[in-house]
Order: sequence, then C-alpha cells, then structure tokens
Amino acid sequence: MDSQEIRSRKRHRGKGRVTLADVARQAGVAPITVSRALNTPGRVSAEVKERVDAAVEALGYVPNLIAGGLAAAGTRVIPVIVPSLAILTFIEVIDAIQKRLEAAGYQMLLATTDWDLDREASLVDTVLGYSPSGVILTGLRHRPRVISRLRDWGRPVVEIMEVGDDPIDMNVGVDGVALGHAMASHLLEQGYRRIAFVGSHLGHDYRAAQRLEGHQRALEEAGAACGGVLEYHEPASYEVGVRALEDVMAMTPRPDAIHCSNDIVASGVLLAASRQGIRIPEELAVGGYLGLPLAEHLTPKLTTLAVARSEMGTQAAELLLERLSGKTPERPIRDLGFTLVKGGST
Amino acid sequence: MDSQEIRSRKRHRGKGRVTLADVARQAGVAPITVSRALNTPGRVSAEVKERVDAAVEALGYVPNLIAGGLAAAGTRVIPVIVPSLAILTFIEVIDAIQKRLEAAGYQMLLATTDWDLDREASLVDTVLGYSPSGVILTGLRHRPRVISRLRDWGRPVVEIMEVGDDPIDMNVGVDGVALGHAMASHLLEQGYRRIAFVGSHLGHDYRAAQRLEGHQRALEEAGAACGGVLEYHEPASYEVGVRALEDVMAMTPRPDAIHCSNDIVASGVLLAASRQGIRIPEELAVGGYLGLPLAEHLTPKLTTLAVARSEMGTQAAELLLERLSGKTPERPIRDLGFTLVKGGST
DNA sequence: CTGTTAGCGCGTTCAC
DNA sequence: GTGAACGCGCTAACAG
Repeated sequence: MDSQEIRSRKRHRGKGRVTLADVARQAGVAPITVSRALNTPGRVSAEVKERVDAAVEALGYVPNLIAGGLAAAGTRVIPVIVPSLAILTFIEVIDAIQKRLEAAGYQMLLATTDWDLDREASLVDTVLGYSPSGVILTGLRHRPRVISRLRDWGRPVVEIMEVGDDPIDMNVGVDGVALGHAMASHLLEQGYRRIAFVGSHLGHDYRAAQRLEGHQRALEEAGAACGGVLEYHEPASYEVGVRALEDVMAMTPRPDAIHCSNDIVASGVLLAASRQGIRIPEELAVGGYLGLPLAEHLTPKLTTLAVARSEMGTQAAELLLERLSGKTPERPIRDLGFTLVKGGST
Repeated sequence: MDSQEIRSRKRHRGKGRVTLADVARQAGVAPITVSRALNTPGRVSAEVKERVDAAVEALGYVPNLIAGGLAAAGTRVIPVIVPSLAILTFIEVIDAIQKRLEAAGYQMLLATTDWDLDREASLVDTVLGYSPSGVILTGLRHRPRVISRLRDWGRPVVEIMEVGDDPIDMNVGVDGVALGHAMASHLLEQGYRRIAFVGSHLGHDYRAAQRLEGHQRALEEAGAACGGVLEYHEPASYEVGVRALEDVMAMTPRPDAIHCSNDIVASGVLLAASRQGIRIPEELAVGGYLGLPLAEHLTPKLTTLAVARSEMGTQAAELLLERLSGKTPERPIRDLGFTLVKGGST
C-alpha cells in the first residue's frame, strides 16, 4: 500500500524538494542506481543512464549535497581561511582558488581570522564540522591543536603564502625572509646606504616580520648601518604609506631609501611624494612587494618583488584536487619564488 | 586511558570524530538532551547543562553541522553570489558581509558567476543543495528560474548592489541610473560640454550600462551633445583607463571631460595623465564612481560618487540575520544612495 | 551491472 | 524536564 509513503513524506515539512527517490521512481530503478548513474556513470548501463538523465531533467532534480556529505563524509566544500579580505594581497589568491575549485565542482567557504591564531583554531574546528573535502589555510604557524587535528584528519590540506619544510600536508608559497633579503640587497646594490624599513601590522602579520628579518640580515651582511624601522600598528593601507613618508622625511639623518612591507604602503608613499613634489628616487628610493597591478601605473613605476599570487592560488587548488582524485601530487611543497621588477622608484 | 572507546563503529570507517552520542554517554544522558543543552539551554536543568558542558569540553566535541543541517534543514551557511572577485568593488561588500555573518556564527560560501546569468542560475541550484540558511546575490536581474525557485524557497534572500521595487525578497543597493545621472549633471554644472563616457564590460555588467543610461539622460535633459561612448569589452582595470585616455586624446573634436564607469578605470586615466603630463582638469576632467580608497590619494584627487559599500554588506547581512532570528525587518528594500566627493579632477 | 540493507549524526515528533 | 523512536537524503557495503 502507498498510504505509508504518503505519510512519510509529510513528516517533516516536506519542502517539496525533488529527491533522489523521486527520480528513481520516475526512472523505474532503485535509488542507489540513480546515485551511481549520477556519480559514477561508468558503472551503469548506457540505457539506464539515459533513463535516469531523462528523469532528472523532467523533475528538475538537484542533489542535496548535505545528505551526500553525511552519508559519504565529504561535501565538496573547501574552506579557505585567510587573515583578512581587506588586504589586496589575498584577493587574487582567493580569486584563483575559487575559479579553479568551482571549475571542478567544489565550492569555497571563506573565513577570516583577523590575524588571530586562536580565532583560526576555532574556525578550523567550525569548518571541519561541515565535513569539507579539504582545507586551505594561510601560513605555516598555527596553534598546536590545529596542526594535530588537521594531520589526523586524513584529508588534503594546503598551507599557502609561506613555504617551509614541515607543512601539515601540502604547501605552496614563497620564502618571506628571502623576499626581505632580496629587496634590501637590491637597494644596497643601487648604492643606497640609509635604508629604512616601513612595517605595517608586524605584530600580527608575522610574514611581514619575516621580510623585516631578511632586510636586517642583508644589511648586516653588507656591514650597512640600519636606517631605522618604522612600525605602524594597523593593517597596510595607502594611508600608512602617507604617514610613513611624513615620518621618514622628518628623521635625522634622513634615510635615502625606504623598504616597505608591501606594495600598498609603498604606493601610498609614492602617491604622497608625487603630491608633495618629493623627487623619487633622487631624494628617496622606494621598494615594495607583491607586484600589485597598481605598481606599474605609478610615476615612477614602483620597484617591487612580484609574487605570482594567481599562480599560487591555482596551484594550491590543483594540489588539493589532485589528492581528491586519488593521485599523489609530485612536489607537494612548492616554493614559487619571486621576481624583481625594477621600476624607476629605486 | 579513556580514548580507545571510540572504536565502536566499524561499518563506515569511523574517523574517530566525537559525536553527540559520545558526549551523551560521557554525561550520562540521552543524545537528545545534549542537543537541547547545546541549542536551547533554557529547556534543561542547570545541573544537566553543566554536566553536558563538561563532557563537551573533556571530549573536544565539535557539532557536525552537516548532520544538523540534514535533520533540521539549515546549515548556517550563507552563499554569496557575485560576478567576480577581481573587481575591487565587490571585495569591500563581501568583506563586510563576511564579518557580520561570522560574528553571528554563520559561514559565507562564496561563488562567482563571471557575469553570466546562466551560470548564476546553475550556481543557485548548486548552493541550494547545501540547505543554506539564506542567500545573498548580486543585482536584480536573474533568470526566471532563479526568481521562482528562491521565491518558493521560503528562506531569506537579499539582492545587493542595485535597488528596485520588486526584489525576490529583500534588497539593499543603489540606483545605477541615478548614479550616472548625477555624475553627468555634475560635469555639466562644472561647465564641461563634450563629455565622453568610458565603459568597461557594459555588455556583461548591466549595472555599468545603467550608469551610462543615466549619463545619456542627463545630457539630453541639458540639451548637451553626446561626447561619445568608448566601450571596452573586458573587466575594469587601470589598463583600460590608460587605453581610454589614449583613445580620448585622439578623438576630434576632443572631449573636455570623461565620465568613467568606475573608479578603477578613472584611476587608470588619472595615473596615465600624470605620467604623460596631461593637465587635469584643465585639459580633461575625470569623474568616477564608488569611492575607492585610492581615489583620494591621487593627484589631483578623483571626483567620485562614493557608495557605502561596507555599509551595504553589513546591512545585507543584518537583514538576513534579522529574518533568521524570526523578526520582520523594517524597510526590507533599502536604497543607500551616494555622495558626491568633489576632488580636483573635475 | 543492479538491488537490498543499514546507517552517516542530528533534531523533530510525541510520549513519559 | 527528559527520553524513544523515527527519518532528513544519500551512499558504502555487500549481495545476486
């Protein structure tokens, strides 16, 4: 009898959504066969596949990924955890990740830590509650709990932005100390002697602090005096650059170059200098990082260390997808390096 | 000591995750009681609540939101669907949405349509498969299927960026035609007579096309001749601005002002002009939209129509959250308006 | 290649 | 205030 069926439908407010069982009924097969026709088409006969496809079309069936996730554990969701969205740096990476994942039928769940590792830890707990297929997170420094949980978890994890020997699982990024060292060396080679470092949010953004470390190491190696470190306790912005220029011009002796912790700050310096008629690089040289699109439109062009951010995102997504498809990616730890883009600002 | 107990399930590989049942056992109550202690603490005795909390703490229990979602329908996920992440415009809005949602314990699922309404439609299908608690999407134009599905769906939906009379559910944005009209009027008031419109991606970005419509309407009303429309079939970028300046300077008769479809393009124009020594606004006036942070750091400052993008994101999230908490928000359709920020560029 | 059976972890009945 | 069933929609395991 079908009185039972009718009853079981309206138990929870039915929402009227078409389910896999409806499709099965329409196609005259068992639910599991529909599932297979949809997920592993190779395992059903062509004829059944066709009937199922027709039924799906006719009923407008859309899979309930939540149910699938519960049953199979794995929801085709990839949480991406970054410090902030207000920083241009992360946007291109995220954009690339998202494009690649979406093309493969995965959805990106975006969460931000606001540079707080404790928040990161609790976010990791939360997102694991979604039975995601994998996780992408920023940097290599995390609370021990995060590391052990993700290690035990058994699904792919990619750490981005920074590289190191011992990631949780896989890793794509650049060496922050090397970045700082390279820019300082460049400035020294160009003959600048009093090089100030302008840092933003160094206490929170430890990757910016790594660049400072590289900077100082390069100065020491060259036997150069430290031109000073200006630290601003807020996220990078053009405004920070504006203030930094002001502060640097007021220093005695005055630095002849400034090494900015990123392109946004460096751009702020350049824009302010142009407004104030300070000649770059004669009076002051300026170097930045990351190769933001803006850098090459400034006058003079900003000398910067370009990092392939889109590439980083794409590769992170691809490492993840490869693992999800059962393969073992080669080179699961990837240092993407950087390129010095010499502009007129140094 | 107590850790090996978890092995009891063998059917599906247990993954060792702590479940509500584990907590119940530890606390000596039924699973449902744990559920209540966690979700509706008012309905259990203080003593039980305490025991449950202790057990949760001891076992490190993290709720499986997927299971909760299946049972109750509603996963505390809010999909946010935007055209692209490569456009700064959307970033601040998304950032604000994300912050507000995360603070309320919801996660943002980010998806991009690449300006394609068919893609949007299929994305909506997909994300509804996650049993989300609500949906935020961009603009008011959608495929009929999207509109009917979301209308029937019965959960909160907010459309952002654009405003109109008849949203699917709730709506926060600005009037695109009014924006275009206001900037053109401003330029006319300043005495400019040959005003060119520079558009980017107009075929895809119909909201930019609305600004053009407002522009043309203003010119007509003033009886001014059309200074031409330059259209670039690619997303907005500084580069588009650079090319636009070139193209405008080659026009005869030459426009005395350009009205850019957004600040990124306008900034590109200003930066290129500064490089080439073209005097702004004497030789050419430039106006843009949105009030990007960069606008006020340029020389001269860019005249722009500032739109409160963060505010838009926050309000969208808040409308959603209000409805999720059972209230009926007042003013579910909100026009946020805009402000003319007069810079030196006009 | 297809069907049967038995849950995934939780919240909603409706009893007590 | 608390508990026992039951099912949300789907898929892994094993048949046949």
